Amino acid sequence: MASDSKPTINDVARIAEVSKKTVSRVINKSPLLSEKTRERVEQVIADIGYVPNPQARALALRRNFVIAAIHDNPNAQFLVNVQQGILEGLAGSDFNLMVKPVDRNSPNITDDIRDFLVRQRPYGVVLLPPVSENDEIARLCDDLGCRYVRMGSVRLDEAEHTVSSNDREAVCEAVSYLIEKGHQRIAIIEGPKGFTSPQERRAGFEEALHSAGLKLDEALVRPGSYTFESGVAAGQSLVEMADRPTAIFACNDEMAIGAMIAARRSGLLIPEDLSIVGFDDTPLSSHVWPSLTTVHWPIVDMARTAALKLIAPDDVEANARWLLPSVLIERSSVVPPAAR
Amino acid sequence: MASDSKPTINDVARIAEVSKKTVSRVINKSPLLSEKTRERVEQVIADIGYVPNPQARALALRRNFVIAAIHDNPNAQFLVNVQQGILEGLAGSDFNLMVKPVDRNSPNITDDIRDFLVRQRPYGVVLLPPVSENDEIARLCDDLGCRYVRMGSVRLDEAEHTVSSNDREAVCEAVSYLIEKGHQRIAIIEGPKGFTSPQERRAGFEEALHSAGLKLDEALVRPGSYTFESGVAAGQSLVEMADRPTAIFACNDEMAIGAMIAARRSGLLIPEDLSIVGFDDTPLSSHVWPSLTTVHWPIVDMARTAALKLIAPDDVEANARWLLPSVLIERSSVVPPAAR
DNA sequence: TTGTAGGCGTTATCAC
DNA sequence: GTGATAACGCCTACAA
Repeated sequence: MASDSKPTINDVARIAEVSKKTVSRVINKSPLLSEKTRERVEQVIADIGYVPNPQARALALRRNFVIAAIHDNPNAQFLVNVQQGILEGLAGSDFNLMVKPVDRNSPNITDDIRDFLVRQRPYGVVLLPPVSENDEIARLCDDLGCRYVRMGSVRLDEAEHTVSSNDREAVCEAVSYLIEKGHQRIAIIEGPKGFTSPQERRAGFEEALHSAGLKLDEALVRPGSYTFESGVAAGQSLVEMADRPTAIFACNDEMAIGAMIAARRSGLLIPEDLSIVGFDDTPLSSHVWPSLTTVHWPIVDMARTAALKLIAPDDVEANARWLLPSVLIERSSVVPPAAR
Repeated sequence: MASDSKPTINDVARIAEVSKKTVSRVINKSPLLSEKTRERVEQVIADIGYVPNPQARALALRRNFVIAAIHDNPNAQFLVNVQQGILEGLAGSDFNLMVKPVDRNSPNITDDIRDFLVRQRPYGVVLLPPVSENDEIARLCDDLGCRYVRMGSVRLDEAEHTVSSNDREAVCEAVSYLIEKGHQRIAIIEGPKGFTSPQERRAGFEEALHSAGLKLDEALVRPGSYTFESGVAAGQSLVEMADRPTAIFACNDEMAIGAMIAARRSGLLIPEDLSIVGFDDTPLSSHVWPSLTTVHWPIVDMARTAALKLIAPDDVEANARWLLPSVLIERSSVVPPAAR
């Protein structure tokens, strides 16, 4: 059963009575080959079950048939979604996915990544946020001749090196939706400082207010750290206000659900007493009750696109496409504000 | 900055005025080497920043310095925990982690995995549940000369090929804990049919009842599918019973939290009116209110151990250790039943 | 259109 | 202990 000694290119060449190089040409679909020879070689390949050895190719080509996901992200769902997307993009190809976690806070992060790239020589890397925002690392990839694509909430690089959502616009749309429903006192639970995505989401929030002629009430801004607990804390402090908001936009679903639970614990009805909108569209958002109106963040699509950019670098059209819009998903956590 | 043309073993040999093979011996820590030669070579290696090329080694050794996680598991948190554990085990080594998802329901799953193993030639693979329960796949690894470790809730193979928790015992302990608190009417929300872990957990549940002299009330058994929603449904149907249980054991945390929410929606207080115990100890379990008493499933440790078994096959002690016990984590979702 | 020679960077064999 | 020499399996350059 087990192909103990696997056939090599030499076996194919010998049996098909051609040279190694001819077999190599067949494998690599070289155009300069007689149809007859190609057919004969392909027949032999099928007969003896020859499979090219990726290690040998990697050595000769000085490049591994591997795409690496470099990340420093604590969120399990995000990470798995990205992996799924990359794997979808890689499906049917000879490429495999390698996972390389790094420590954002380590001073050696650049050396660590350099070492990884030099040793493993991946064909390309997908940089996930927030590490994707580090220009030095992108430059490092470039210097080492490693293809890269950066994922983010804004365009971080040239189109061929970028896959991005439009968080700002999407949040603006979501908050405008709240305003259309009649909400005026809208709170925001922010994400962690120092990262781009929360900044963009906050910016979109303000944009929506401004274009509706509302002004930002700093009393309705709460810090958050993308965790459930921070959502609970922020939500609690908001609902305890004398003049509490009628709606909350949370910069991610986990915090939105935290806020939802805090509000309910304080005896409020969701959405009657308080409307809530999240961001991400995690599985949880459709599982909670009431189901959460949220912005769908197309992570899987983004990751798939990133993978395709890496392995099909000549696909001009794919390389030009860098924006995958986030869209609002209406569920049941938003209604017009109750008259009070 | 970039080491454009990396130094090779030849460069080291030339500068150190030894043969390639001697350098190779230094790299591989061969014992038959004069101390003097070793030092000189190591000095040169450090001086010119030589890094062995993994692709060339892979070709010569016919084996890649890669550990693959083969999985068919929908649960993001589980998957990420396993990856984290494997990466911890691999830290400091030259190994990297590759992710290989497979489709449990595909008839080609064996061929798919065989193809992957033959092409990629990973040094070893970690088989995650439920695919780890497939004996045919384990045999396949063996046939192809690929080291493997199977993760599971029971011992699935010889010690060196197994890393397992003891779900049955752990659940028995957890349910006994409920009984000690005074609970007699204890419900169970089961996991999906056809998998080992839910079976084991159910068995542990029954064991606890029997050893306390209680008998299983089939009316208190609810099916579940490890999803939040199934927990909500099961929880709701349980709390609506005329003679409802005073405690629920759910086969995983997601369902436990679902049941918790269903109960609260029906106006019950947790834990005063209903105690709940889960299984897994996911991050969420300490985030909810009240925090969930649950069984800690040591996935990260299991995965780390699996990785170590693969890359240090001569470590007899490590290879003998295959059981990593699950332990009960007492939080605040369990109190004695209220008198009624 | 096809073949030959040589290289990719490492390890294994077997002398010395 | 150490070193030529030959694998490992594929690819590129150049020749035919």
